[in-house]
Parts: sequence; C-alpha cells; structure tokens
Amino acid sequence: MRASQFFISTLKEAPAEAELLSHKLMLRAGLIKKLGSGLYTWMPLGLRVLRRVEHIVREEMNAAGAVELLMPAVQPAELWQETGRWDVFGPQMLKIKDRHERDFCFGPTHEEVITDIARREIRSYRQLPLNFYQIQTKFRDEIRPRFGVMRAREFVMKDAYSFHVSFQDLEREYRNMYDAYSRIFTRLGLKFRAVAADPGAIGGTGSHEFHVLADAGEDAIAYSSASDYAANVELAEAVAPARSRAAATKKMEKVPTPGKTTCEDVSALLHLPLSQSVKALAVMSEDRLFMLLVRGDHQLNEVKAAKLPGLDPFRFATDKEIEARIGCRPGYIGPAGVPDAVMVIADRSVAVMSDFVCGANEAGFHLTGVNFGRDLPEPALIADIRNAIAGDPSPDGQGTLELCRGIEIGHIFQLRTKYSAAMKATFLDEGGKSQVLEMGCYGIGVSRIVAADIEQGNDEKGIIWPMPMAPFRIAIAPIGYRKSAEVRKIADQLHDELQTAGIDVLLDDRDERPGVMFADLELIGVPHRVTIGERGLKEGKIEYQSRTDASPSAIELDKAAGHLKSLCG
RNA sequence: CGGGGUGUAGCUCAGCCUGGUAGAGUACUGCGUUCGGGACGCAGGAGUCGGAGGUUCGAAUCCUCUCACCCCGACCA
Repeated sequence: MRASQFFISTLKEAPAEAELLSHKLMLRAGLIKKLGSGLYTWMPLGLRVLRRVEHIVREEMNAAGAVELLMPAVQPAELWQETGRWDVFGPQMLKIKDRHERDFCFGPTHEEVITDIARREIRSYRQLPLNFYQIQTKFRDEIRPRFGVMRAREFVMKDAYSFHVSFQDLEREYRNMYDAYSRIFTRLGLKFRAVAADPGAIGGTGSHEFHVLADAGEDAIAYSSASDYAANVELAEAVAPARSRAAATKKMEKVPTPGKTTCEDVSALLHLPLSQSVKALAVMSEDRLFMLLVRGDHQLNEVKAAKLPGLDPFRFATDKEIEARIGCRPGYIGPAGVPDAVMVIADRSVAVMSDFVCGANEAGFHLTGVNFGRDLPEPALIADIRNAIAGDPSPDGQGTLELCRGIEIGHIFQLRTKYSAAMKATFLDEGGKSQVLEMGCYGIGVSRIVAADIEQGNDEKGIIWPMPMAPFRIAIAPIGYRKSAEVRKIADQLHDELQTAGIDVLLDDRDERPGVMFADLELIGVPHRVTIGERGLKEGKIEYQSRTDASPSAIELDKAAGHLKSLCG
C-alpha cells in the first residue's frame, strides 16, 4: 500500500474530549473519528486493525468448532417480550418503531434471536451440540459512554451461543470456549487473565470474564500470588478469619468524639489502629432498616450484600430514615443498643473482633472496648459482605490475594435453560422425549480489544502494536522520494516485492520530510520500519528499526527483502 | 438521572470580567529556499463565535431559554 493512495490523518494534539491515553492515541493516529456520544467512525487505518482482530477471532472460533452466521441488528419486540427482557433491559435498549408503529429494538445482544432460530431448527439430539457465532455491530444506550470505543454505544461484538443435550455437555463446551478465548487473546498479544465473575443480568449459573490487565481498567480484580485463582472483586471471597474471637480485656466506655464521623478520624483521635474500629452502614430493603458492619479498614461489597436473604434488593438509607429508626444521625451510629427492629449483619472479620470501637448512637460520641455477647447481642447474621483486599488469603488456600485493574474484553456464561425454557426451545432425546435445550453464551468485545491493546502497548511516541494487530507490518520511509530516482527505485522495488509476498507494507511516498514520516509511522505504531536514503545506498545499505528499538541498524540492501520477510514470519 | 465543566477556523486555545472592524499556534493552498527526527520566508483560503430569544445605537462579550459535548457516581463486551 502506498500512503499516497491510502488515507492517513494524524494530529499533533489530541482533541480535548479524550481523557484516556488509548482514546487520545486512537484520535491522534486517525484510527477513529467521533460522530456523536459513543458513536465512532472507524477510519481506514483503524478499520484495518479492527479487521485483524476479527480475523483472529474468526479463525479460532472456527477452529474450536463454532459455526458463523449473521443475525439482524434490528429485532422485533415480541421476541423480547417472550423472555420478559423487553422491560427488564430498560433504557439501555434502543427501541424503535417502524412505519406501522410496530416496536423493534436495535439489538444489544442476541439470546432471543438465536433461541428463536434454535427452536425452529433443532429437532433432534442428533443435531447437537451446536455453537453459532457472529461478529456484528451491537447497540447499547449506555448511561455514560466514555473512553472512545472502550465504552461506546455502538460497538463490534463477537457473540456465540451453544446448544446442548445436557448440562454436562454444556460444561464441556464452556471449557472449550474458555480455551479458545485463551488462544485468541494470546495470539492478539494481550496480557490477560480469566477471572471468575458474577453472571449479572444475562443470567445463568457459571461465568468467567477475560480481562486485559491495565491500570485504566474499570474493573477491580483479585488474583492469587501463588495459583491461577482470579476473581472480580465483586465476587472474590474474603475468606473467614482463621482465628477465633479473643476474650474481652477492656470495659466498654463512652468517649467524646465531636466532629469525628469517620472511622479514620475516630481512630486517629483515639490513637487506635483503623482495624480496631467497626463501620456501620444503614441500608433499606422493603421498608426495613439493616445495619451492615465491616471493619474500619474494609469496604462494603454491595454485590455480595445484595445476595443476602431479605436484602435483595437494597439501597442506602437516607439521613432522615437513619435518624427516625435509630435515633441518631449518621457518623455516630453503631450496633450497640439499636432498636430490635434493626437487623444487624456483621462481616465475618467483624464477628471475631473484641474490644472494638464503634458509634455510640449518640451524636458526638463513640464507644471503645465493645464486645459482642457482653455489651450487645451477637449479630443476627454473619456473612462475607466486604471487598477482598490485597494481602487477604486466597480463597483456594494458596498464597495471598493481589489486586489489579482490568478491562473486560470477553465474558462466557453457562446460561442453562433460562432462555430456552422461556421460549420453549426443545429437542427430542434418544428416548423420544422432549427436553429443554441447555445453552451457553460467549462474548468478545472486538472493538474494545483495539483500545485495550493500546492501553497495554504505547510509549511517548505513540502506539506499539503487537504484530498480529498492526495495520501494516512494515513501513518503508524513503528520504527524498521525489528528488532521488535511486531512492525511489529501491523503495518501489522493496514495496512491490514485500507486497507480492503477501506482507502488509506501507510505502510512505508522501515525500514528507523524514521527521514527519518517522513521527507519523511511530504514532500509528507500525512494528518494523526501513529507511531508504541516498546516504545509505552509496554503501549498499538501508536502515532497519523496529518500533521498540532505540536506534536504527544497517542492513545490506540485497539481503533486506529476505530479512524483512523473515521478520513477518 | 444527580453533581461539576466546556462550546470561538479541521485540531489546540486566547479574546468575554470592563460591549465598539473575529485572533494566535497548528493544519490546509500557492511560490521560493530547505531536506536523515514534526523546517523557514512570503502570499492566501478557511469561523452565521453551538442555537433561539432579549437588552443596547452596537453583543463572541450582558440576560433568559435551549442543544451538544466532556469529567465524577449507579450499567456492561
């Protein structure tokens, strides 16, 4: 490809709308252009990258035995009403009407459509198992689109759906997809980790997320230092303390703590460790107030708490509700002496505390030396309701937990019969009996991968692509392309030879000054660059520099093509 | 949806407080000089100052309304 016949539009300065590094670089390199909030055009250069990702995903999905199809982006409301998700999905679904005032949506996902296909097409166990996939544009009206294509409203997703005669076979395919995903992300050169996840709104029994490890990630991940255990912090178990509760050694005392409403402030005032204090959080569920207790140095995990009986769903109590039901304003509330109507739920690490500090349920005062059983009743319920923190023992018993940030680029679910039952997707088993199909589903955020990769691979000059994702593998930078017939001849020859060999090569024939060419080629992240100038040609040499090399090295002109071909393997 | 902020040339921004001929850098076009790390000179094109209404002799600037976008929180590939 010749630059003069392609379209390169780089920017020296990133548009002000971009905050995240990958977003800035995508705009500066001219990979994408914004049309509206969460809506992006993939420019020619960006599209080449996107297609590379698609290509690898497609190859590995095919190799794993999945079959590609393409479903409509626009879907009739009736299908969604069958599963009840027309209302459940809510405003995140873009709903549209056709000229006959019939309701449709722009598909945010395709469980309903594929299940409809399955119930029409699958009759017999002999047709199973099956795994259909597609690579397609989805639309989700995100509450807050941000970070460019990282969280866009319109995005490209690979979604696969598998159908099985039994849960056992679903588990086999789930493992198969898990392995395929690992191969895909490895081939894409991503530093990633599979983590146990909460199935969330999609539903089902088991699920794993695949995360690219990057500081800019929106998710927190806990992983073991000694094993391959990893889980989203939403889900990661904070294991029960090994030790049991120590005997009380202090008397309960009420101490004045004026103006000190946080555990941090109170602990500092009393010169006690933060881990000796108890944080009380008041939440409401169905008009009943619950008091959740976590250690002062811990944080409440709302996902875990919402799974407790009676707390599904809950919300934080308002200041008014707290005053009305506890008789004290927030900042000084605690479990000791609360009305019977308030149910006290303690985290497991709180349950083993003795001589602790907590609010006195009287503005301006806290209690010290507090002990369960002696000064107040034992908690009504003891459960894991806190976020795991770095240094906690790993739930699998091996090593301790570390925390990092992740960008979710893939998610696999065991859906079981959630959709097939609702939509009556059945098959006849060997005994001629009608059975409900077992289902799995498997998503990859194709467009998000491009941004996630840039988060992982960049430097002050621009993007550093792994070879399989690069829009061009080799760039030829001729110095004085128009002026020097010799340079032009060699550059053209090399370009033609590499192109003929099937290597994606970019010849920068724009006749720009060297600095401009180098800066552009580095910004867009071409992995290999050769520079051809009269100076080197006099000695029969051209220069080679990889995107990560600090300086160029000379190579013999007659060996150049062979050398470059071997680099592209 | 709540909280904060920004809209002036393709991009980055100044001008607004204190109303009086719409600016700079960069990008773009032409000519010339340059030519191995984002060159220089000269000339030039480019903005209904987000939109509507109002105040005023006069509004980018003051007032009201509105729209769009960005950032922080609850959703997700």
